[in-house]
Amino acid sequence: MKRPTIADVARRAGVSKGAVSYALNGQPGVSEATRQRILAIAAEIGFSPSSAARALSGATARAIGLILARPARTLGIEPFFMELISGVEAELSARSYALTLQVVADQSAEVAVYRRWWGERRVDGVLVCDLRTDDLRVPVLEELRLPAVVIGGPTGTGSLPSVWSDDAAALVETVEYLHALGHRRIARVAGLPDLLHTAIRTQAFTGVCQRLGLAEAVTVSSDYTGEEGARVTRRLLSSRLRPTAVIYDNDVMAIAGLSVAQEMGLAVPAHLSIVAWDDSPLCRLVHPPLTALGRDIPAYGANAARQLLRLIEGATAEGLETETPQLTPRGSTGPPLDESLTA
Amino acid sequence: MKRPTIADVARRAGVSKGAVSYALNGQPGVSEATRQRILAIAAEIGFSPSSAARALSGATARAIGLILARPARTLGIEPFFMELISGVEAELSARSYALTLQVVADQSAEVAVYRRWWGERRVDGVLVCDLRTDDLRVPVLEELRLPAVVIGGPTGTGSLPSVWSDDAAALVETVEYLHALGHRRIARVAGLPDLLHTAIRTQAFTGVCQRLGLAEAVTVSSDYTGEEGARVTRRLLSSRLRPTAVIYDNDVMAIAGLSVAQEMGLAVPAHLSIVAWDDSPLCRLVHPPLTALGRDIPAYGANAARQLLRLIEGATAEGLETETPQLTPRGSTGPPLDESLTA
DNA sequence: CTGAAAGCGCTTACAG
DNA sequence: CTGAAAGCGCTTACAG
Repeated sequence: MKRPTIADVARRAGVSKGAVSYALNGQPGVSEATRQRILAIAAEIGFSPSSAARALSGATARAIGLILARPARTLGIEPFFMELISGVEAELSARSYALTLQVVADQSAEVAVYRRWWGERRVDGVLVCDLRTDDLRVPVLEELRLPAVVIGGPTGTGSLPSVWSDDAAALVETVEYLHALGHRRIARVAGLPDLLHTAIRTQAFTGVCQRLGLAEAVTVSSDYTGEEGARVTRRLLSSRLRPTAVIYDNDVMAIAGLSVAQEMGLAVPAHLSIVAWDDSPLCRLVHPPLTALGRDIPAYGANAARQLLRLIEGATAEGLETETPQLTPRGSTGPPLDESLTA
Repeated sequence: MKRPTIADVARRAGVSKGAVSYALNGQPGVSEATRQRILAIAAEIGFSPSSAARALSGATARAIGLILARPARTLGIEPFFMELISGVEAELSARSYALTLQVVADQSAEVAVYRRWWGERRVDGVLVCDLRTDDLRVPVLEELRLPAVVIGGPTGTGSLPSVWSDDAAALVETVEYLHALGHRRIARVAGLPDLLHTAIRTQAFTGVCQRLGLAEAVTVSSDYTGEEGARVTRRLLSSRLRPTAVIYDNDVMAIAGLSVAQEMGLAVPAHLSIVAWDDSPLCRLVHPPLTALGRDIPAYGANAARQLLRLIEGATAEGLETETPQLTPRGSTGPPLDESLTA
């Protein structure tokens, strides 16, 4: 059960190890006939070059890293990460790169893993998620010169290239749509406040509400869990001048909000319109189905992976803007009932 | 920006590279004082041993592999995998093992990746998910002698050790509970029929229904998506003698079923009781919250990782039974209304 | 307890 | 186009 090495292939082909290496890597240095013969023998005896030996000879590790710094419980409930990963994978496996994944408790643990990975030469580059307004990781990655692509931005990424979508534009479009339906009291249930994209959305929300003269616009913070989404919604809907529309920063909180509305006897969308960010199959499961802001998350991940691979190969990758999240109106939004407006 | 090597540490400590290696790996061969001095210097200059060099010198890759062979869309929606992964990670990172993840299209692609990983010595072992009734992967893993632990079973695992829970017992308990509430027409919406645990559950369901004299017990197949869950539920609830209780093989289908019931004007639980397998935060989000069969999935993953690590270290790991899924009654189950019984 | 050396399996200049 | 050899950074017998 000894695994075959390059020497075995060389012996059977009657050539040197160097020749086998050239043949396998598509380098010049062997004739086409020899190359074909070598490849056939390699396939026949089931040879794949040792990733360790390759990495050690100065070639790359052929692996990229992804670290998720969120509590285990909230990770499972966000379809976002798994969809992102499957998109990343699609790009990587085409070039037989591996994905090394790690789940950590917080950003300082994340930074420690970056340092270790780089020291160990375990990965050739990393994908960075959940960018914060004042992010610890950016300066460290710059210092290490570890190739990195940020998923998010476009600001706050330092000198690191990023793949991002225009969340501000999507939010403005959503508020304008609700405004056009007749809504005047719009609330927003935001995600974790120190995430950069939360700040970007909050700023856009405040801006467009001001422009439209919606003085009562309010943003409340949350943590993406259903529990918090429900609690915050209950508070919003209990206020004297309750909102007639709420925009949630993820699908889970939106569904929790829908539940709370139903529990409080409010009809959706007659008494309350609901919009969810990050459209997912969940949004179509509930009744009524949720109006949502969606984008192709696997494609987003694939784009990020492609940029990173380019960076690893030595190209200079700059930022890449992907499609702006699209609003898909469904049953959870509509004009507010008159009584709601003055309740 | 050159990353420090073992030679740098040795030079600064005034010892040989061998001594540094012994010190780092806790091997005998250096005095305690020397060991401490070496460790201090290593920490000071930020040295971590190259994983490639280690792997090449016959040590292990210090990485384990996990392959997910499901369509990208259904992956995101199942909290199961992400929770499993976070449990696996908790166990691995404590010993600074890495997790190499790959998403593939089907089992034959999965087998190809196992062969490649083993040839490349990229991983020291693998965790195997989604065991099928006649699984391609088991004989290949046995042939490769790639250390592997199956998540699932306990049958159909060949000579591979497995970590499993008694799904049959959990299903029996659930049916008995529904029977005690007064239900006589119980249906089950099953997951993918060629998954082994689906077969195990189906067999248990048929068995207990027979024992209790529930002649109308029916299992229908599905694919875990909300769309299919909704379609199948619509068909079940449209039949002349519609079931008064339905057990779903995942949370997403159960929520879809709840939606369909509401859309068809059936009250839950008065007209229809609903039970979901794999309790998740989603089950508590909807209205009414779903009665569910739950277990600690991160702990399940951690157990599997622990078994695999043991196997890699040369111990003989045998099967390990983990806790049986627990039934948590919530608002979605109750006695059926009389009219439902005879409808 | 320590040092010098071989070897893991590749890649890549360097001669022929 | 091909062969012989050095080198990547570790680990681990083997002498001292």
